[in-house]
Amino acid sequence: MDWLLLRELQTEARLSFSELSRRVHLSPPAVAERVRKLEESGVIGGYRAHVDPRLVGRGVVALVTMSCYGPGCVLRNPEALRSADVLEVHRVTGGACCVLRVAVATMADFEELIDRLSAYGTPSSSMVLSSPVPWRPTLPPGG
Amino acid sequence: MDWLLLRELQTEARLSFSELSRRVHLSPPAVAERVRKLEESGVIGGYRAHVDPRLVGRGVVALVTMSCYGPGCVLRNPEALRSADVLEVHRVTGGACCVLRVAVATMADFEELIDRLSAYGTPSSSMVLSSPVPWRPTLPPGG
DNA sequence: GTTGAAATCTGTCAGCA
DNA sequence: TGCTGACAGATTTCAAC
Repeated sequence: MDWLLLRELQTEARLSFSELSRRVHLSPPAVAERVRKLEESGVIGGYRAHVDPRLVGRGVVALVTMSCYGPGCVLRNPEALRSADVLEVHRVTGGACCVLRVAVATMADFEELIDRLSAYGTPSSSMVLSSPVPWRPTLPPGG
Repeated sequence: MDWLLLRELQTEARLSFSELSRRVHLSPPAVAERVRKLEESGVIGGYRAHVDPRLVGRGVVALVTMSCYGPGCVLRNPEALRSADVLEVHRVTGGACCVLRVAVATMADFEELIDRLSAYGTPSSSMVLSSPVPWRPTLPPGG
């Protein structure tokens, strides 16, 4: 049942409890209670409007893989990642330290960003051409 | 002014127009009109509850880089990416064809997924250990 | 963009199955 | 846990400026 709510909220986060209750065939108080618990437990980490970077002047999107270990690592220097150009940072296994998703306005901006990151390690960039699946809801495992 | 709205909605997508109008010091109808246009133009691509995969039985998160070109490419075979385990697909430049963000329950599931993907190309996987910056709002460029 | 008012809808509480 | 019924309050939306 929680999965029904999660599916709806992942797709349409602005739905009211009343509308939700209609869709999952539960009463509004029951929905409110379940959603409250999902938020409290951290299962629901927040509600966000998704903004397309390319339509707001950030037409250059890239995945930047950082190779940097030791004290100079980008992950140990928070100021390195404070830029609004850096949208996500994931620490990963393998030859690299972490992967950054970045979005900037121009290639010149991108060059600058790379220069800044180079102070902490070796960046390796892949430009994002398009996102055939920009996002998909998290469904129950094995379902 | 639209940026003020976008910043609020990216952080708290469930805010009502009234609450938004208070925060940005605009009247509710003006807010409703602006948000409607932002949605219509595609700047706002949707509103989503963010679900933590690790708290819902998908504790294995990874970035999978696919090397596959030609007719067998994963991007030309939609059934390859239809799985609920695949949360994102980004086509990229460089030695690889695309990068997938995936989340599964167990390593055994991950092994299966890799096997399936291998039919279309050569996958190279990095496990996501943690996400120091899981997400950040898109702000105006050069701001 | 703003105001003001009307109609609707929403969230929440208490009581009960 | 979940449902019902009712109430108080907030929200959306429309008109006119």
